[in-house]
Amino acid sequence: MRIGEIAALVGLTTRAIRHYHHVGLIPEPERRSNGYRAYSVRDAVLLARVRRLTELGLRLDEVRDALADDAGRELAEILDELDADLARQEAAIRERRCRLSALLAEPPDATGPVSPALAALLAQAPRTDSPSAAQDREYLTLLDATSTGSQEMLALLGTLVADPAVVELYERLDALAEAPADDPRIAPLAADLMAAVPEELFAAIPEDGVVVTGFKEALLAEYAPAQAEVVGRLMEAFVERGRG
Amino acid sequence: MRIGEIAALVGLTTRAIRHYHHVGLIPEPERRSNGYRAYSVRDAVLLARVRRLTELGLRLDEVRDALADDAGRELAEILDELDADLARQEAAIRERRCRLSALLAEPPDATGPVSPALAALLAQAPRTDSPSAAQDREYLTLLDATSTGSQEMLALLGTLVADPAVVELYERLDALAEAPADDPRIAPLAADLMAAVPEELFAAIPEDGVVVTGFKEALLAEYAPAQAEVVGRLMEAFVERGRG
DNA sequence: AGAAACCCTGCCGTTGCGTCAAGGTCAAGC
DNA sequence: GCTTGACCTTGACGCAACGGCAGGGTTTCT
Repeated sequence: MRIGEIAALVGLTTRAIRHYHHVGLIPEPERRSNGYRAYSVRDAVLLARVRRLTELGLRLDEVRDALADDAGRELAEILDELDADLARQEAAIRERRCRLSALLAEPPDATGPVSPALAALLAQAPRTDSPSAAQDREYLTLLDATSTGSQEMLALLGTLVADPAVVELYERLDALAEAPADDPRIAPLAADLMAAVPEELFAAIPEDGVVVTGFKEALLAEYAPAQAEVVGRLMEAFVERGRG
Repeated sequence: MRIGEIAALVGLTTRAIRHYHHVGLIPEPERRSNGYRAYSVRDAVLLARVRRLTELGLRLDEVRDALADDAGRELAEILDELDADLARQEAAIRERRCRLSALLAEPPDATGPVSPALAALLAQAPRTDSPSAAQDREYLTLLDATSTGSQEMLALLGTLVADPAVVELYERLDALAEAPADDPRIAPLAADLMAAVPEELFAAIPEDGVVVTGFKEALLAEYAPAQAEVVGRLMEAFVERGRG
């Protein structure tokens, strides 16, 4: 048989068979005088074995092991391992689908998929066009995605965010966009902000995730000078009171 | 932030982030005077979004689509598609695991994994050391793997194989290994073989799979001259009576 | 001054083939 | 005899999403 014939017989492509030769999984058969590979039925039996094994999900080197082993002993071992691997994959897929369905259940959000906890929080927040508030919401998605144990933080933030008074605070922060770094409104705003934060929140800063060298500076760089003053004071308060 | 810092922040590797830049998924940030990339918190938000999407199983080009789309509308579409894809994968894995468990339940066989139907057939066959019988068993694994609808054939073969008389037929075929092509034992053996084959089997040859140009010649090439005579006559009978 | 811990670019390796590219071979029809 | 079409040959690149290494520069700590 020529390669196309044996390929049709065992249900592989000619390219796959040549590939198996190339990587040494299957020895090259004799050649006819014109250079064509001449396959025997024995080769077909071997290739069919390979096909069954690859269809089970074995990689080519595992197929090689399974074929090399004269007894079927190690094969059982490989299959056991493979089954465990497939079980892991199946669990992973199931978890992804689970999270997917949670996402699909919620209304789509331009910020991309977020945890259910954060989605609930954002839905609960009062509607406002404040740029600072929008910025904060984005940063919350960052915290949501990176910090383990952000659940409790979000719960605490819920009490803060539900307060319609925060809208006014955001607007006062917005008003500092063009102000100089020594604007007199800075100190009272920082004080009011700190007063609005519930005490437990100071202690709930996750130690991993957001707390990374360089993050503070990068965060302050996002704000105008006067705003950065305010945010900087808040952050200092968090560091002091959270870590004592 | 430098690249290592933002990588730690969002839970990616520096290599992955550079890769995203390379393929244009994420724009390159400004550089510091020393050439280091300078990341902002906005970049971190973006990267966190990318991470969430890739963790859901989206490919990078799908992530790009999801990000480019200003609304979250197309995202839902992509996620729907993704869920369907995951469902397919899950089903495929489950089927593989199903077949795997069927294989693991049976005693391991040096010929590799075979269908349950064939395994039952082989277990039912009488024990013999006949080389021809061994050869035939190998060829059966080929037929098992390649022909769709080989189930009925195997059922019909069950009635044939269970007959202890076939052992004698195999031994008579073995005896022709060194015989010339005009040995007088050829004709009677061919006749007895044909008589042993149940009538329905002639009609049950699957049209796909084994029937491939070049297969007959290859099969005959596996046998010694006198044996090839016998097998050739059998095959002719099959062709005539199966298709007549 | 030297070591540690960062950063940079760029290229190869992974898995299992698909897909050209650029030819040589063979049977059939004009 | 010549073309056409369906085969075959080797060889090399492409893919997905990075990991790892080479070979070099920067900053910082000690």
